[in-house]
Amino acid sequence: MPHARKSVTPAQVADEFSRTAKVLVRHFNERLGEHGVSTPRSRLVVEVARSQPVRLTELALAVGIAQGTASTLVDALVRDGLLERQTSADDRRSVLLRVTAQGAALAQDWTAGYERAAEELFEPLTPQQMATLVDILRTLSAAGD
Amino acid sequence: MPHARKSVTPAQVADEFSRTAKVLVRHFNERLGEHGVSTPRSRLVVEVARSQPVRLTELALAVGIAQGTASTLVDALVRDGLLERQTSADDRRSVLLRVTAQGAALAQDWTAGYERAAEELFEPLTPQQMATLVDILRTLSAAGD
DNA sequence: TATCGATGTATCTACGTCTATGTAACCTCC
DNA sequence: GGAGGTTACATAGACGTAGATACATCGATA
Repeated sequence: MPHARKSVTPAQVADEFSRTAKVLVRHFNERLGEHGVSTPRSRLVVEVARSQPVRLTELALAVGIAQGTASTLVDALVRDGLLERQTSADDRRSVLLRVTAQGAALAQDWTAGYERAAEELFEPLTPQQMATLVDILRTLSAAGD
Repeated sequence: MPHARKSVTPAQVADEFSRTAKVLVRHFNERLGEHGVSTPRSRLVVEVARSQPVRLTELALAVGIAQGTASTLVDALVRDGLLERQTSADDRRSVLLRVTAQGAALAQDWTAGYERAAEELFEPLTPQQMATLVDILRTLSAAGD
């Protein structure tokens, strides 16, 4: 049972949240940087590998970024030979994305790196606390529509 | 008492966290946008109003951004007449920041806007949940040094 | 007091991000 | 089968951010 504590104001919670968010971002960037990739780029490649072929807008939705952002990032990843664009035969407006062989190999590495980074990060929490945290996070993001 | 639930992986927690973080950012940007300011700019002005006179690096630390970022943002806020820079007499390397009269008035408005936005955002949580959340957040950011 | 490392700020570069907009292709309905 | 609205993607502009670095100043010490 949680011990008694002085009540916190919503603004304090917000402050603490954004501070922690920055810690997470930095942690993932550092760990994935050791694999030679940034967090957003790795997220895209991993997601394409997981669900290819996938349309651009679907991909953006899956990883939680705006479509325009995804378009730009994918462009760079195609230039770097990790992803392939292909116009859909069914709907010539849409673009189907797939990983190249190189992209697939890196996606595996980066998935492992991401998971390890997450384990490190949440290591100080008990499974119970992780479950509680996810509960709260889902409540918040569900409300923020 | 929390009910039993399937255990979550650290990577899932990380995903949920970053998704929620985006919801928060968007919410604050929207609410503060109604006051004609972005979240980072308002945070700076409010913090200066709260603890003036304050050095640039101190300010950056207080709001949790990099010193270079603070320098650029402060530059714009000075141009817009909300803050004043003054070289310290004690240490001529350092810059003391203060709000102008206009900045002070806006800081009050923005503080209220920020607090209201935070209340809205965390409204779905019980005080108990807020306390638990802050507990967990502090554990995480303390570990992430 | 001359030097050298430490500190405070500004600036540069690169990145990820969003919003708004443009363009092409699709689909519906008359 | 064409018109008009809708959808998919690309592009442009603005912003906030970090990191590295340059520069001025400080402080300790030889």
